[in-house]
Amino acid sequence: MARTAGSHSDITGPRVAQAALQLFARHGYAAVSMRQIAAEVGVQAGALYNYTPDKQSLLFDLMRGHMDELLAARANAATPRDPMARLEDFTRFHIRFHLERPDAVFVSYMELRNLTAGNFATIEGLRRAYEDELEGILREGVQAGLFAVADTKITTLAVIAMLTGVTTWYRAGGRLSVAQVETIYWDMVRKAVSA
Amino acid sequence: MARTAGSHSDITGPRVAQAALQLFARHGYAAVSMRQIAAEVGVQAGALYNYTPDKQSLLFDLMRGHMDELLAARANAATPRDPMARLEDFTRFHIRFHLERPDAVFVSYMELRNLTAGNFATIEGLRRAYEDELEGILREGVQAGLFAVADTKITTLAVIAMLTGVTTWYRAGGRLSVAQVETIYWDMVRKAVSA
DNA sequence: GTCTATATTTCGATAGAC
DNA sequence: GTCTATCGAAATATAGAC
Repeated sequence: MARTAGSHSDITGPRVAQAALQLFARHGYAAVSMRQIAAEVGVQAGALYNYTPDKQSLLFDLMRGHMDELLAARANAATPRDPMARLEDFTRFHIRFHLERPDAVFVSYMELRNLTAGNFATIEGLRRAYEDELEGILREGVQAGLFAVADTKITTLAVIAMLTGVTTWYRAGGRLSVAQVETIYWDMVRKAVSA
Repeated sequence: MARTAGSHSDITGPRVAQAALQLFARHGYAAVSMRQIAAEVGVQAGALYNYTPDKQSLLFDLMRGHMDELLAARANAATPRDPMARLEDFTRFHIRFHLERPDAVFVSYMELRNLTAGNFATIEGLRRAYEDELEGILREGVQAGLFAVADTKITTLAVIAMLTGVTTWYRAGGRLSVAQVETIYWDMVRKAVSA
């Protein structure tokens, strides 16, 4: 079948998502108009509605896609038995994964309050599932006498906050490689939780 | 002099700022309309312009006020000689100050990209000045052989990210007092940077 | 699938009466 | 100082031609 002139559904769709992600990260969801997204893609505003029912779905699909990717990547990662080795693996994974997609990380963190109630609950559930692995590692390490933390839940949130903070200053091509950054943060995490 | 009926400039002004802070924190600057702010205060939209030239100034004044308050409070704090004692003081101060004004903290962190270029530069300068004290403490501690950190700048940002993260989960009236939270975080900071 | 055109709403900000 | 009324611009989303 010959293609209708101007038909690009299979490539325009991803381009819409990509443009939305970039603009949401830069200016914020509420500050970005559908017309801006359309202009970035190179179509008129009306054409966007072939790819998303509305602006809210555009945001939600980006965030759910990011969280799904995070959990899938983590599920495929190596899981050493030793809590110390598992914690190092988690730490390095978290930094690497987040530095590889700064826009998605930024949007997923900053735009939570622009989700509808139902969409928010879904994203929160996925985030909780991710955090639960880290808390499990900490609990095992405490039980094994390797770690000394006052409260595994608080420590989980503190470690994730510290690690995710790397996205606020790291820029590719700077003086440190990702591997070097991983090592610096792993050093801090290891010392902070060790017995 | 008798007051003109409906004249409340001395109390309405702060109420406008308060309402804007609350709404910006909850929904985001771009998502909040001047009419919403006016409704929260109990006046019509036009009356807001007796207290601010425009919406941008409303945001900027809130953020500059918060940063000024932060730096002023820190300038009045005790500054022990010993780097370890200074670091503990800084840590406890940071947590206490931030937990006491969650809305201002949230807005000052999340709405940076909604500032005009000039306003952004001003706020960034104030934030940098605050971070510089922590980096100075770390440098002194390293020189004294008390601390072992790979990079004082990165450690500064990592520690602040971890500490500020407390605002994402702490709620007044929970199972932990602020003092207990301070102690838990100080334990992690101390271990993370110690030699 | 994309376009033009538009319905409908809402926005920031201002003018002028009181 | 606050109100009502409104201007001009921009927003989301839809309808229908091609």
